Amino acid sequence: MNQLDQYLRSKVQFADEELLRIQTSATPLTVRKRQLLLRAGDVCRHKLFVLRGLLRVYRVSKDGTESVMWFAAESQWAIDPESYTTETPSHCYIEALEDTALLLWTKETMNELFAAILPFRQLSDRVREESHNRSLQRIYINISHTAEEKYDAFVADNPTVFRRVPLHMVASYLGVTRETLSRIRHKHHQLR
Amino acid sequence: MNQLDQYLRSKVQFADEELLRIQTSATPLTVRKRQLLLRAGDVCRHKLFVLRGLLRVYRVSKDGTESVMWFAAESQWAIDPESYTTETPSHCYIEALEDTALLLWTKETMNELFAAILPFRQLSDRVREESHNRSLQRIYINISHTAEEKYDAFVADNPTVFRRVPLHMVASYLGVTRETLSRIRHKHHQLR
DNA sequence: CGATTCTTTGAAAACAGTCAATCTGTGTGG
DNA sequence: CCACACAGATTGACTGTTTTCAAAGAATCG
Repeated sequence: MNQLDQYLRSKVQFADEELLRIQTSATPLTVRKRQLLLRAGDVCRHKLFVLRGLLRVYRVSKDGTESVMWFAAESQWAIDPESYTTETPSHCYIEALEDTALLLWTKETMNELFAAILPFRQLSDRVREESHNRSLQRIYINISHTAEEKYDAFVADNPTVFRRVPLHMVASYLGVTRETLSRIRHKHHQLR
Repeated sequence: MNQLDQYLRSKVQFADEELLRIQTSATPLTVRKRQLLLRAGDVCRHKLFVLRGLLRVYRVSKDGTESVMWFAAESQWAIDPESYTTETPSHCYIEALEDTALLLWTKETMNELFAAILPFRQLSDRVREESHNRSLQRIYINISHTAEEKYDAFVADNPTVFRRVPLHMVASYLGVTRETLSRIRHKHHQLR
């Protein structure tokens, strides 16, 4: 039983042949650290599933500042939902932060799978829903919590990821400068 | 042709009898300004559609600070998606900011309608999708823009709503104090 | 009109950003 | 293996922004 099957089964019940079909419809891909999987301006034509490694989805403002929208580690999806559904140029970049193994499906393939395998559509709906809920929670934290609390919440929600990404990317996820985050962290270590 | 029909038709194609069924399945309700439609701790059991008036969805932190998640004006939906789908106690309050006329459907009714009227499910999916995209956009703005730019973006995105809500609620939507927003606005008026 | 809600303003303190310098660890090529 | 470059993290001094607290000024509603 492989990683994808395990993930799929953890969410919804599948028949063996359904898992097989989902698996064989995917294109496997491995990329090196720093490699881009999506560039702003391009249409996001695939859903990516991370088997091993780590991705970041980020945007770049006019002044060149990068803002991390989220990270995708093992058994997580990476996609720009807006570009994917509307088939318009994306505002996002997707970059590998480690050497990464992933599976990808085009939208056409996905839609075929959804039509053929109802549980897979249910899973997709559930993933979207969870993603939406996380977004709302993040908005709430952003508008109501201090930078320190935001950092704590990020660490609590991403216990593995936060050890694997450079601090300045966590800062850019939280919306503070790397210097500020460095100082927040310093205070934390003092308190122990 | 009424407000709901007009809204539904603007999103997806419907047959007349489908519109009728959706309409007659709804419970109409009018509430006075300040009345609560959902309280934190209660499960959000309905989807609300605003015909006339204005609602706010907000959360309250332990220290009593209110944070506005969003506003729902005419032809918009109000719901706590997390509580609604998982049927767990909500973290949100929903309050009428004006005397408000709305329609409401229970989850059971909604699911019956989705099963019977495919276009209605498509519409619901699209609404969720748009809501998710707005959330992601808001996160991006929150982590990458200054308070001033956030205010501009809010005004641009909510040209009608921002004139109808007290300034301190806009502040709580943006995650700044009312004093700060008052000063930002002061600067703006000076520049004209 | 009086009560309530909302907004503005001022001054001080807390906080976060900027800029520049330094320090650390990693990895690459000679 | 070392030297060097590079990416990342930290620190200090300074600046700018936001919050806090307190008070007063509008606007709204019964």
